[in-house]
Amino acid sequence: MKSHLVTIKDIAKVLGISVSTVSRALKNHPDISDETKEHVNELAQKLNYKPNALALSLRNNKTNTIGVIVPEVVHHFFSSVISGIEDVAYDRGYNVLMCQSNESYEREVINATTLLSNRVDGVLISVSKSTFNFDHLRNFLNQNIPMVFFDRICPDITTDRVIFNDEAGAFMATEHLINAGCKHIAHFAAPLNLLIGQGRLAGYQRALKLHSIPYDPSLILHCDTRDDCRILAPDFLALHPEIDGLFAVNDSTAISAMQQIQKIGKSVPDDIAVIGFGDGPNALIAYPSLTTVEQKGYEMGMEAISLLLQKIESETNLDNFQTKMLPPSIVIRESTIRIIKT
Amino acid sequence: MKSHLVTIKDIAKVLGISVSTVSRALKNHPDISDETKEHVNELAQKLNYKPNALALSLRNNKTNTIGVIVPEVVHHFFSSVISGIEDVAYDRGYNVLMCQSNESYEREVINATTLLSNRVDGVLISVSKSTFNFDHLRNFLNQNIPMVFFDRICPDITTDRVIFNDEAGAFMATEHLINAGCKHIAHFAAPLNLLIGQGRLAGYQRALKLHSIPYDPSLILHCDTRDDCRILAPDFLALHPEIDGLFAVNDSTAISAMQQIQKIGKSVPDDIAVIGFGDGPNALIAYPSLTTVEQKGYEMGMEAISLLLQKIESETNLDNFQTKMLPPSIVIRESTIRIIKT
DNA sequence: AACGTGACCGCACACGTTTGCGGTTACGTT
DNA sequence: AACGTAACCGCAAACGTGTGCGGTCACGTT
Repeated sequence: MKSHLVTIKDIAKVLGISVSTVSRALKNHPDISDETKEHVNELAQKLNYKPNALALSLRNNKTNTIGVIVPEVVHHFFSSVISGIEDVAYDRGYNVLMCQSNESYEREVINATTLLSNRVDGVLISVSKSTFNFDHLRNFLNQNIPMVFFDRICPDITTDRVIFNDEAGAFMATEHLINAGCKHIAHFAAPLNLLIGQGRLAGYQRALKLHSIPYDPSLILHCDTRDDCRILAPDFLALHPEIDGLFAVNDSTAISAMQQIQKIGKSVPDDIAVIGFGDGPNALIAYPSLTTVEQKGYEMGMEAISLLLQKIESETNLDNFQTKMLPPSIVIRESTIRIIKT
Repeated sequence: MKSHLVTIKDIAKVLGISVSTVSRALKNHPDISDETKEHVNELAQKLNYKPNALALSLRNNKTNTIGVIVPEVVHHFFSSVISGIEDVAYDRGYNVLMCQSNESYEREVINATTLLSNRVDGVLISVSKSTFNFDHLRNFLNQNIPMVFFDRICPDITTDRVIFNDEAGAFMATEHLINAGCKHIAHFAAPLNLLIGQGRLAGYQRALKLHSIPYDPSLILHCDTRDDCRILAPDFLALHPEIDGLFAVNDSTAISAMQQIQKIGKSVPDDIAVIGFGDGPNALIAYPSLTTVEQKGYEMGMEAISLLLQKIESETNLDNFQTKMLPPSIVIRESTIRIIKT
């Protein structure tokens, strides 16, 4: 039951002139007399005329809309990325068509079709966990629609990417613990089939090696959720009373670990210093507040859309794809500030 | 540099038939022979034809897109709402054009123009804090574009709304503390020029009255952020040692208050039981875990878009606007579970 | 032979906008 | 009177799609 929104045609009819004159008048074309322009602009204002973006897109073969596919919106990291994307899009005159895959491959495929149908000028995507076939994404590139991966990339598809340098972040985290005087540093790790699991373990190992601390595989616990930690940590801590530092693969695991440590009567950071990964708002709420490796989602979003717009707005369709690695940095809080025991 | 995406025309040219035949074949129209249909479908599949949503929207005067304006995306509550919106939109075949106002009036106005230009079928909005002129929103209704407010409504505009029942939530929270044996319940309140400030204080007062507990204005502290709490709470607690219960206007204030309580050597919940408002993920991270009044953002999003789609898809443009009040409920956690002192 | 009847398909228009090109004035110059 | 020249404006096509209407066959019936 939507009413007819006012068009250039309506203005023309009322004023008794042609649509092309109205169009030119609105664009301040020199061919049109000042008087006519005045009439047109006045009426356009009065009728609250807004150019029909659909007609423009159809004509110009450009929608000024970019599609975003994200595994889930309710997640501090992803919502930060979206925010960065939206802010840059707004500044540069683009709109954001937002889809969430809910970690479902089927839904991601349908999302991709939606974006194609809507003729988006470009696509930003972080792939779903259950996506192993990437044909629906290759489609975009086949149709010459630029696409940029962020965070969860697909290594098989050559295009622009923005990712975190997990290895470097883990290295810095581990080194930070070493500098805080820790000699026996445990690592609560993610599954090693995930890239982040591999990268963060590698960084941990490199830091140990550099500081001549022997790598002890028994100090690695596969534990990357709050619930896992609640179950596994007590036994692990009891088995390794020598532990004086802990690098957890993410913040919620780190926070859960701190609670378990405190439950057995030890102190954070004095007995065991703890560092997390991926600075969410939780790290500030925890007690003690958690030192963590920053995951700057907002910046990642900005980088991703900048790369995308660069491709969209370049006339020559350059194939110089780049992978942007965001440098890590550490936010130091209470959980690692301690007097070094000599 | 986007290449020409394949259209119905391309298919027609290759097959040597007219576009209308192709169109009908794709729609399985009875006028078209099975053989032609087969050819068309085959080629469409092969060329990866996707109907141009712009052309369809232009022709049908319907975009199947709804606009969402939100103060900020990086916020657990708002991202939950967006998620609810997106999930329902996906199910019902709609797309989501997302804008964030960043709490800026000017940006909200431009967002509104964008949505008008893009001819969205409807609008969902939670207004910015700095918006006091609502003409840009009235525009939508003037142009017969349905609009639904959620959470941050504009009382002056008559349209559908979805809000939380703050008064009832505060009442339940306070009563919960009373039932837990608290006799001297403080309230950390929001500014009273905000609707939520008023509603939550009113609920607090009603619960006290019902249970014949005198209302003591000196137990009200205007304090609704973490930082405020850090500054104001210590003196306040020292001044009122009798306090055995605290109802905070939001979770971050409640969590900060718990930390201050613990800092002066008191225990939560045994000395002072604490309840928050607006169940974010923080409540689970806090120590002790925080009892709180649920703010079901996801449900709010679903309700809002349901109301909107109802209006969009109804032929008769009904003016029976409704205000949907979401019922509160309490999530009981450690911060209020205690032995009642008799 | 003339006509009716399906089966199948194309023409043309509409949606809103832009723009190259051509057209129509009015006015001034020879 | 004939022409040139601005100044101003409209026609028509194009973007991709759907659909009412009309058209063209082949085939069968009288």
